Amino acid sequence: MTGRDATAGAATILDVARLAGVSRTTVSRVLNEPERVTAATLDRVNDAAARLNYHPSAAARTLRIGRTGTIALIVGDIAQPFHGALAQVIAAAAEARGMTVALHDLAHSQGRLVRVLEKLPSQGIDAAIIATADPIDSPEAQSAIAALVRQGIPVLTTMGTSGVEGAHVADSGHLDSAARATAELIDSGARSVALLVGRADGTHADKLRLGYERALRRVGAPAIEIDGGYDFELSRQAVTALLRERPAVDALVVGTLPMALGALRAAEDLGIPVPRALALIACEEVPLAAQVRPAVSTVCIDVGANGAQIMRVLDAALTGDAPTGDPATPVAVYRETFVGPAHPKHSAAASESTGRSV
Amino acid sequence: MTGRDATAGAATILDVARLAGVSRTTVSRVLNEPERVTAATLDRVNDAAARLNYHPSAAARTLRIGRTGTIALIVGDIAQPFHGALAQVIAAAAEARGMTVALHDLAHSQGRLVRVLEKLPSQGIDAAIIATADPIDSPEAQSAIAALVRQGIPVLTTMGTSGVEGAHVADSGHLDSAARATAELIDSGARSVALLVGRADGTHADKLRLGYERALRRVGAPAIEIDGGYDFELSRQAVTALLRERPAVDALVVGTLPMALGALRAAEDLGIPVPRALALIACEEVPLAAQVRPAVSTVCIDVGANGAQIMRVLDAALTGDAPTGDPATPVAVYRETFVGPAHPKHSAAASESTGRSV
DNA sequence: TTGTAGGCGTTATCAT
DNA sequence: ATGATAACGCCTACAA
Repeated sequence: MTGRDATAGAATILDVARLAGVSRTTVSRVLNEPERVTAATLDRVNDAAARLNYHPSAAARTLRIGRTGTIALIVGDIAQPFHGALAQVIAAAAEARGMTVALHDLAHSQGRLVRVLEKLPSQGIDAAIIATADPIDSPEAQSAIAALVRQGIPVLTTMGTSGVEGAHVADSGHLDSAARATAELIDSGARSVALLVGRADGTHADKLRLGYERALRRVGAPAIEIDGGYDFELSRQAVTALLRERPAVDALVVGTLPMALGALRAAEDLGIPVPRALALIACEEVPLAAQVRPAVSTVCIDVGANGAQIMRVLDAALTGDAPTGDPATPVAVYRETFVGPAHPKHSAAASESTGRSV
Repeated sequence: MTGRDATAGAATILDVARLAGVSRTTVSRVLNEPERVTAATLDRVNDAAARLNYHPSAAARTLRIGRTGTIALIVGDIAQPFHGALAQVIAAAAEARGMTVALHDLAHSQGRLVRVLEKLPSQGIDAAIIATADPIDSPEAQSAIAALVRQGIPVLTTMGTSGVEGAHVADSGHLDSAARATAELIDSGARSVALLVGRADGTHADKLRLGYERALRRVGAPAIEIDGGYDFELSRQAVTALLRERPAVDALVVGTLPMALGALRAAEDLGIPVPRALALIACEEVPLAAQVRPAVSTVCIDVGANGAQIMRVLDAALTGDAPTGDPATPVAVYRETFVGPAHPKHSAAASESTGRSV
């Protein structure tokens, strides 16, 4: 056709310059400061670039300017619905900024977290987001995070602090969510509210516990916490044991949706009607919550809002400005496992399958 | 402390060389061909590198050798459980190979697919995996894929062919899954089996339809296909309409789990008992299928096996060898929405909540 | 408005 | 076994 590709590899800035009859400086300018170049030459250069199917090399650019346009997204378990939704939001926001996302899945392993963090500096990233419910405060993890921070790479955690000075936090509001969920259950008449966390020593559990216990303290009720390992089957077993041992328990605050499903199965197995004898609120709002039977009531901050706030903090960290905007507040969605505050009018089924938010 | 960091940026290979009293060549060798260097110098260099907290620059390395160690994973909707599970497998496999994954989420937009594909060459990737159920055969998408292939970047699709010469395929077996699901329903006595796809013009739907119609042809039954838009609510509406218009339909083959949940809700609303009056099989096996009520029966190839095959094809494409190993075959898991072939002994409830696979 | 030249950190070639 | 040197493709003072 055009006879291009006579030289082996892909076209470089120099090829374009030659074809357009200008210097590489001009080509570079066309790419980066088009306003500083004549309309005529701009056309010629663009034309040549198109003809050669020219694509600037990210590696060369990075080597020169020091930035990569990549942010690392380190996620505890991308197969969990909440993390998937979050990754989607982050990916969209990154794309809108012309950046790309490097995905790292930990599969719940803290050792893997450390290994990933340690490899990050040579990978070339502009920032790292750590979104995991598992513990991130081991000495190794902390020192790996600190090393990144020292190198000028902003690190952002979404679930409480890593305990590292200089690391940023974009809180996902689980403390407030758990507090509100607990309070609503109590206000609606629950006598004994238990907390089902995913992993007792994780940052996620820390947040949930704090909120849960804060709400409990108001009424002087004792705390009951069990561990469901972020897993349906383990949650089912844990809740079965709990309900057998302590029949007085009539309400449950649950960390994630899969665990909520396990809890509901346990109640079903034991013949305990939900929500009449056991009310349940999950601190995780994903579409799935409305799609299962019984539909799961939730108190959670919106994933979109959470993602937006993460990106605001990230932008601020990258530009050096102070972060703007407030963290979103939790919203309650009443579905079938908890029909709402103890107003008589609310005891009817939710108005529609997706529930009503308040 | 050690007085390092006197110079501004991060330590380079040259800093290490100086501190170790060798040339950069030697340092480079220590990193890449340690066996070709004396034990003594190896120690000295490693020591110096550690002391300086040295991390080789991926950008420089890429610029020099032309490979990035990054594979692009382009996924239709990372929030869908199946895609999340797949991403997890791919991420793990990539990490095992010392590669990283650049995640691109399309949010079901084909325009976005083209934009992503067009930006890929300048991003610097070694290969691209396109895992979307949506159509990928628009002229623009095809030419974007062809452009990548022409540049020597292997492109791999997971759901049927893109129609581009030179692009690789790691089939996810939906054709066989749909065929087997349909056949099992017919064999167990279903009179009228309908197919619920996510998007009629997508590659996913093409595969499902082919398998469904092949199984149907054996018994000369007419095809009934409806579209649920990969969405719970849309599926619910579509299935409601279908069951109203054609009460004879007594079995459903469904593309994804969220759509299956929508279908089940429709049946529930209409008071149609499942599986007695309406049997359902989803062509997607994810943990969630066992966690909902009724638990969803599935016919699908294992996500892990699928991911493994994708990586085999990818490895082959990267090394130039022929791909090894056979695509996995679908496995059926009988749960509550279809209790199994019409053998009397199977009509009891599944032996346990996760179902029995065959 | 456009061009010249140097260097970002690494690996590969060729010597020693 | 180790070193010197030249690219890889791009951006950016500085000069014209």
